[in-house]
Amino acid sequence: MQSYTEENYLKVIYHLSEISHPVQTNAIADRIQTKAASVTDMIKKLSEKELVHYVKYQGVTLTEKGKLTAINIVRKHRLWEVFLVDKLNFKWDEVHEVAEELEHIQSNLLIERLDEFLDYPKVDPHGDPIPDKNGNFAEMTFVKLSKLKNGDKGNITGVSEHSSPFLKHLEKLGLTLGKRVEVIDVVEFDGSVELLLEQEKLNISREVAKHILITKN
Amino acid sequence: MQSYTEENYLKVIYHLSEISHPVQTNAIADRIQTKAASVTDMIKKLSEKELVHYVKYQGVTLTEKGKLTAINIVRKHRLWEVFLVDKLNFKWDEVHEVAEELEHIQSNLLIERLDEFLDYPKVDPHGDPIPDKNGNFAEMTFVKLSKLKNGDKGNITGVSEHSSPFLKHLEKLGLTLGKRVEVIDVVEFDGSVELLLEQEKLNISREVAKHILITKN
DNA sequence: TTCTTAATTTAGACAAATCTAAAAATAATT
DNA sequence: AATTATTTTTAGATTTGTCTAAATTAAGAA
Ligand SMILES: [Mn+2]
Ligand SMILES: [Mn+2]
Ligand SMILES: [Mn+2]
Ligand SMILES: [Mn+2]
Repeated sequence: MQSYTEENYLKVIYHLSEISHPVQTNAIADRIQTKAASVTDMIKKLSEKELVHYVKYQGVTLTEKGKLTAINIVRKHRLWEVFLVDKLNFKWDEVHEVAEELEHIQSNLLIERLDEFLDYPKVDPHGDPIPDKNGNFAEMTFVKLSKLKNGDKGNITGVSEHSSPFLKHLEKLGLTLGKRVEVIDVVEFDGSVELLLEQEKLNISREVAKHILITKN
Repeated sequence: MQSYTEENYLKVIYHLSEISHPVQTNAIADRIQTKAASVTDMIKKLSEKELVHYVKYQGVTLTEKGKLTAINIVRKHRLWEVFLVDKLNFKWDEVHEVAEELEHIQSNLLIERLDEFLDYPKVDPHGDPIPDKNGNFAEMTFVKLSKLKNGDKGNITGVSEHSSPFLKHLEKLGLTLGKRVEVIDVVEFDGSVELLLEQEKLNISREVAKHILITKN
C-alpha cells in the first residue's frame, strides 16, 4: 500500500515516461510543484520499495510493479472523470481537480462496481484511454490536427491539453469529442487551420490545432 | 481548510458530543485509535483554529464553526453511503469504510450534484439522517426495540450499531430498514424479544434488540 | 581539454501527526 | 483529610514529506 504522495509521484513518473527515458528529477519537480531535493528523497524511497529503478544523476524508470500501480491510479482517475461527466453533469473542464482526489480512494470493489455502473467506458471525457483492471489499454490511433493536410477529414477523439481555459475554448467553438471536421486550408503565414465543422467554416490557431487529436477516416 | 486528520477529529468529537459534555480526551483517543497524548496535541491545534472550545483537564466542545464543519463531513459520509448502496449495489455492511475515505473529498459542487443525483435522500442506509447543505437535520423520532412492550408495533427505521457482523446478522434475519415488526413477548429470563415479522415468529437477543431503532405506529 | 553552467544530490532543518515515559491534575476511596 | 487511582498533560523522540543552502556530478562551450 502506498501513501497518497507516493501514488502521485508514481503517476507523474508514469506520464513523464512517455516523453523521456529515464525520467529526470527536475521534470518530476516541475510537475509535482516541489523542489528537486524533495524529489530525490522520494525517489530513494520508491527505489527502496522497488517501485522504480534509480540511477544516481541519471533518473528513474518504473519497475513492472511501479508501472502497474501507476496504471491503476490512471484507471481510477479516468473512471471518476467519466462518472463526473456522465452521471453528475460536470463539464469536461471541471473534472480533473476532483479526480485528482478521488483517484486515491482505496477500494477494489468500489472501482470495479463503478466501472460496471458506467458500462465499462473505453475512454475518459478527454479521449484518454481507460486501462482495464489488468492494466491493458485499447490501442488508440490519433494524429494531431496540426499535422493534417488540406482535404483531410476525421473525428475529434482526444485532446492533449487538459487545462480549463483550453477546454472551455474548444467547447465554445463547438470542437468537442466525436465531432467531424475537415481541413480546408492550412494558412502558410501563421500555420492556423481553416476547417469545416458541421457545414460551418472555422479558423483555429496552430497552437490550438496542436492539442486536438483526430482519428482520420 | 482542514487536514484529513483534523476532519476526523472534528467528526469524532461531534459524535461523542451526543453522549457527554464536554468530550474527554480518552474518549476521543479510543475512537480514533490513538493515544491520549496525541489527542491533547490535536485538541490544542483545533482550539487555536477556534474549531473547539478547550478547558485543560476538562475536555472539549465544538464551537459553532467546528460543529458546522463536522456536520458537513457527516453529510458527505452519509451521501456517499447512499450512493454506494443505491447506485453501486453495495450491501449496508460494506459502505462505512469506503465512506470514511470519500467523506474527505473537497468539492462543494461534487457533493451538491451527488445529492441531486441521489434525489436528495433524507436518511442513509443505516437510517441515520442526512443534514442538508445548511447543516439542518430532519428530526427523527425512534425508540430502541428493546424498550418496546408486548403488543407494540412499528417499523425498523435505523440501527445504532454499524459493525459488519451486526448488520450481516440483521440481514440474515430479515430485519432490514422499513420492515414492520410487532413485539409478541419480552422474555423475562434473559430480556430476549419474541417478535412477529411478516407473519413469521422470531426471537432476538436483548443485545440485538438494543441496537434496532423503531418508529412506533 | 579546461572552464563554465546546469542538474542533481547531500546536509541540516522544519511542520504535521504520532508515540513512550514521566509529571501534574483531578477524581475516587479509605 | 489523606491516600490511592485515574485521567490528562508535558517533554522529548520519531516518521513522512518538505525546504534552503551547499557540495557534487554531468554536460556544454571555448
Ligand atoms: Mn484528468
Ligand atoms: Mn482525463
Ligand atoms: Mn458510516
Ligand atoms: Mn451510515
